[in-house]
Amino acid sequence: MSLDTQSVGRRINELLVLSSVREEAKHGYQIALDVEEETGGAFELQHGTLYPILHRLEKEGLIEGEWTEEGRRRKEYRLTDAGRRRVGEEAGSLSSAFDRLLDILEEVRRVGVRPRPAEG
Amino acid sequence: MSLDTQSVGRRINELLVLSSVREEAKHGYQIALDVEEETGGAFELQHGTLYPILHRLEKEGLIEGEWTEEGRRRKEYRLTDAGRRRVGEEAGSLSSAFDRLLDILEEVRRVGVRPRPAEG
DNA sequence: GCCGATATATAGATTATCGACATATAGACC
DNA sequence: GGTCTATATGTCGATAATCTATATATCGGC
Repeated sequence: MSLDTQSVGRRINELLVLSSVREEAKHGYQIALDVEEETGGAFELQHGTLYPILHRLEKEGLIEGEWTEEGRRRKEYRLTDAGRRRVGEEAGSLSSAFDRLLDILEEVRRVGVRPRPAEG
Repeated sequence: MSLDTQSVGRRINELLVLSSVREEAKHGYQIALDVEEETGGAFELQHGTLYPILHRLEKEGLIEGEWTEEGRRRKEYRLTDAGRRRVGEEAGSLSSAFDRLLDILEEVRRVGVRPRPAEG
């Protein structure tokens, strides 16, 4: 039930990628642009990070890539059924973890920034 | 403005520690127990992770540790003024990033788990 | 022709976590 | 007295994923 903080960054990135190709097939470069836009710049996928992730997810069978035969050299990725299941599971477990975290962050922001917390 | 996913785990852990000693001084073991409880088990601090973090934060001047002279061998940590400032800043920047992320997660959970998304 | 944007890919350095190992005391139970 | 578990702190080696930089190639505008 606990969210391993060693892997939390990886899980966020992978979910952002999977989520991004959930509705339509996309190539990597487009995924990076969309993720940055969709998160309001809060999360970015550097391309040295993105492409290894795509290869990893494809090897795991969560996405399927296909090279386009026409125009620019692109590899279009679509979500597999396994990927769709994974997105649902991950969205659930990450949601509950980050909900808890945001509760704490909001508590901190509401009461915890005063120079000295009512000492004496 | 963007949240480096390489450091997101570290930043979460550090904020959980800083936040935990925000109201009262605590020793490491207690911090680990409290964090696990406060997050409903969503986040855990392994002690091989916790103690290096405490040493790091102390070296950065964000917390101050003091060995107890009586009873069990404990090191009590309290938040410094610099630590208090840091908590406020971090709570702000992590909040906005995770708010964005939760929006996406909720969107995924609401519409995105159907086996095939209205094809044809 | 040149340059920036598009597009993918890999390699090396960095860095923090994790699990294992180590040490020591307090208190409970027999 | 002896044993066991919980408390309490600490370090070390292996692991793993990101990041920055480098590489290659095409397209369109000027």
